[in-house]
Amino acid sequence: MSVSTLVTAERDTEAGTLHQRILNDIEGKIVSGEWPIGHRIPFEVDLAREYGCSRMTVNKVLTQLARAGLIERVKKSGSFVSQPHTQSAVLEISDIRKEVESLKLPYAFNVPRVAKRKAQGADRLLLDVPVGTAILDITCVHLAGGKPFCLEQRLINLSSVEGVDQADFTKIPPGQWLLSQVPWSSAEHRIHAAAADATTAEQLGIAQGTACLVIERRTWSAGAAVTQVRLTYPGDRHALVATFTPSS
Amino acid sequence: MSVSTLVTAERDTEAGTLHQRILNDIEGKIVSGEWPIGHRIPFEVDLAREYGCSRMTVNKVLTQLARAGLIERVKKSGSFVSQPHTQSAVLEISDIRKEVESLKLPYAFNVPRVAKRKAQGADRLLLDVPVGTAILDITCVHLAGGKPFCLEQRLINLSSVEGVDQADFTKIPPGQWLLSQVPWSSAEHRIHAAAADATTAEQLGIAQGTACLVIERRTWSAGAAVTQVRLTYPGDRHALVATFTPSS
DNA sequence: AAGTGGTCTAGACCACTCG
DNA sequence: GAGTGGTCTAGACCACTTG
Repeated sequence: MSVSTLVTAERDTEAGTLHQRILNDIEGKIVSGEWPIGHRIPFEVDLAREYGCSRMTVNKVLTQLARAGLIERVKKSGSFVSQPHTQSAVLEISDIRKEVESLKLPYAFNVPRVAKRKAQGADRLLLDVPVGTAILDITCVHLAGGKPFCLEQRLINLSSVEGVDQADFTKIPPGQWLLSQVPWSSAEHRIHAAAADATTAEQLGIAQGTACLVIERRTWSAGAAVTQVRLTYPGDRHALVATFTPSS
Repeated sequence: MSVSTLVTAERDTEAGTLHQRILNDIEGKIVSGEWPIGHRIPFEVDLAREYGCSRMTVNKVLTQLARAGLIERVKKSGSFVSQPHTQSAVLEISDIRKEVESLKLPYAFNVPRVAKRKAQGADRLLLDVPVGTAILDITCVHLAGGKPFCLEQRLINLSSVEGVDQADFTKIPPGQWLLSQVPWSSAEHRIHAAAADATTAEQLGIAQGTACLVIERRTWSAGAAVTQVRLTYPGDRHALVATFTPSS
């Protein structure tokens, strides 16, 4: 009924959609501690009456809060403020070129090695393909302001990507090319610290043994292994930053 | 889908709710490349007719896909398969005790230092409080199987947390205590690699200069700085792992 | 057995943009 | 100006769980 628009207009004191206002309100009560951990949130029907909206709107809000982990929903019992179990942080791992350009530094790269070969036993641990599969083994050094910024060591499963033969990885970095070619993918990241070995140190222009941040990523698309990459950053020149807000 | 493939058809369509089935279907078309980057997705009304459901149900699905970043929605024009812009990885940064226990190792910790003092200039960079604020400065070494596992250096804003005086941080680790006391929070993470300095090396029982993974986290609650913590892991003994799937 | 959340519908109005 | 997505409603039925 159009009558309800009058009622909701009255509440229109704050910005955003009805969702947002209700969500902010409830989130505020949880974040501030007014509704402590374990507190039972009013039932959907009651909230709907309180906010003067339909139950679906409230449901949408509570569903979102549950997905964010602020509340837990139990059938028949109701919804409860949940205990913060794990701090989850969303890392945005972007294109290296963009990474460099966001630092206001000129970007460049060179490719010391491109080799096509058959997968060996050691590769299986990295790329998850049968021995004998044709793979591309690439080393790429990314430069920021003319200085080494990141060492990229990559394996590509040639049978899972079309048109790799046509790609010229001396003109476009392999990571960027793959991003534009492979439709969508799932990935697994592993982040750790390691001392630079002799080869790494030389290619990055740092002293052997320097602490480096290492990001290893394995990527699948449609169930097939696509690529494995190890990105090595000199530790003092790079940091991953992630922010986290409750309902995001 | 033909009637003869009853079994597979059943598996396809029996994957939970109507949302899920439609979402999986559309996600499949995007992930497989059947709908390439830039492809315009059918309008909501058409999808609703195709799937035999109401527009709201389709809207829910497309909204979810948009939130996951697989599609972009433009008013009047329609929805389009978007280019994978950044690889976003969700890190689950859990309680250190749980971390250790998940390794099937006995957990223990000791607290070499607990000091209450006024915030100095150097602290401002870390904790985001005015000079002179009462803070707690804690160092905590977490042990796994009797060996140092992680060094925790923490500052707590005493004016933002109630009951800190009653807490005995020799019995419960500060991180765990805070997690149970502070309602909810936003956080900022910074991850990098660093060589262990003399103090760190001694407390972790490793050689000076060893590559370490450093996680720094600043936490706010209700707009006020709560705590800042630096977790230092010996690089070869620890890794952060994150997985990523398109629509999660 | 009752009440909860989970889901879905068939409409509706709006703001915004593009053909 | 027409068509898109964005949002919201007032119902409805179901599955499940717990008092």
